[in-house]
Amino acid sequence: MGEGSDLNAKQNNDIIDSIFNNTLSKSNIFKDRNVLRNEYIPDNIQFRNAQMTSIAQITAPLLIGHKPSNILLYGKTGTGKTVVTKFVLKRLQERASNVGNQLDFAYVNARNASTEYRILVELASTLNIQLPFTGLSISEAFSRILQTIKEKKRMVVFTIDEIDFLVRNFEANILYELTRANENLPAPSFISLIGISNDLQFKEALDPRTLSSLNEEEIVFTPYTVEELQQILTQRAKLAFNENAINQSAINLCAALAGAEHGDARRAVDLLRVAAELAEREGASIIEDVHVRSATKSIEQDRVFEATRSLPLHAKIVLYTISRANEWPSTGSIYSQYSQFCKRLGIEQLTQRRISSILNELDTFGLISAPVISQGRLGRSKKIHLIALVDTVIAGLKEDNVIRQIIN
DNA sequence: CCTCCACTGGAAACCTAGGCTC
DNA sequence: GAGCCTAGGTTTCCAGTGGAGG
Repeated sequence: MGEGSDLNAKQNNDIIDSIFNNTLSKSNIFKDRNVLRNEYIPDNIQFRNAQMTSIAQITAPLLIGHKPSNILLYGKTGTGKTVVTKFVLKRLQERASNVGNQLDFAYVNARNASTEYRILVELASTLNIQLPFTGLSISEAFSRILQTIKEKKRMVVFTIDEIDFLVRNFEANILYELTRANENLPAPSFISLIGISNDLQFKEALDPRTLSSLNEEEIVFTPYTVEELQQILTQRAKLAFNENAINQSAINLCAALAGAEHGDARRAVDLLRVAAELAEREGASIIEDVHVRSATKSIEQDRVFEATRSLPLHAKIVLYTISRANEWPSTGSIYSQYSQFCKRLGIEQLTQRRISSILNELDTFGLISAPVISQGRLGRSKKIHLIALVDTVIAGLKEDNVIRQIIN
């Protein structure tokens, strides 16, 4: 280590210190960041009184230890389903413990949990049951849970968010089991279900018996209008930012951009948060339209980067192959180039059938577009191209040590 | 109207990691 | 520790298909 690097070290420290100092010194913009987090539940939820009233009415019997009807909540993403549910259940929980009524509230997001088994593990953990990560059959896991509920006379309210995901992927066996569970549970214990669905058509895919049980009550969440989004954001901004740290036009822009996508309040709030962070980072004292516009880009890039980075190895190789290809390659040509890369890496290649499925997966992630096109005599195949920004995808791929070997 | 390409995508078999029982 | 079981990923097999060119 020479004197030069000492100097460098000193400079680095200065930079880091100044970043920390900036954060520690009172922010120009933020008063309370938490208000803009996804998990934040406002004290005052706007434009959802009807839905709140319904859920409260339906779940009220819990207070006197009766099983309420199962509820199904519908509405697109960011229409307040999750927030409203959590809000009402939180209040319910407080009241229940006031009157000395022991209720268990389990919440699971089916998309995050991703398999039936993991959903049961989530449910089990709120009941303080330890289930191993693997090795148990679903029915075994399920009967252990039921056993505990029975023995300890528990009253369980089980909220399954993004329940449509469950139905699409697993034909909803455990949903069926869950809806029937009460037949085998002696009073006073029961499982009451609250399903939350983003997909309005998912009922059609559901087994009619399960549906009729799950759907005892149905509550619909309509998208927010742009004006409603504006008011929601204005309210949040008041709590989150210092006075005059944002101008109305930036708020309106967030509302308009999110409104263009079916009135998604979550997206609107995300935009607001990221715009504020960008403004803060560049030392601005007011959040303006420019920051909102950069926020849309930044959010999309983060999404692509994260999605790419967390892909399994072979999906990454396929994605890299696509990013290198010009024109609109077909499954066959992608497969042969993919095989080349596998050979270079000394990895066993997967079959074309599997690659075809991986292409579909990448398509649903929104990283590529791969519609099936028929070209007459030239056969029928996918026409593939990258939709995500190449640079962002490559940056995500470079995080992987194996893939880095083929990115020169 | 028929053919025939280059696949698609369903179904079932197979493989592997890991837990369970005895 | 052997032998069994399951979930989840993959392979194997194959009938099915939209449409340009005949």
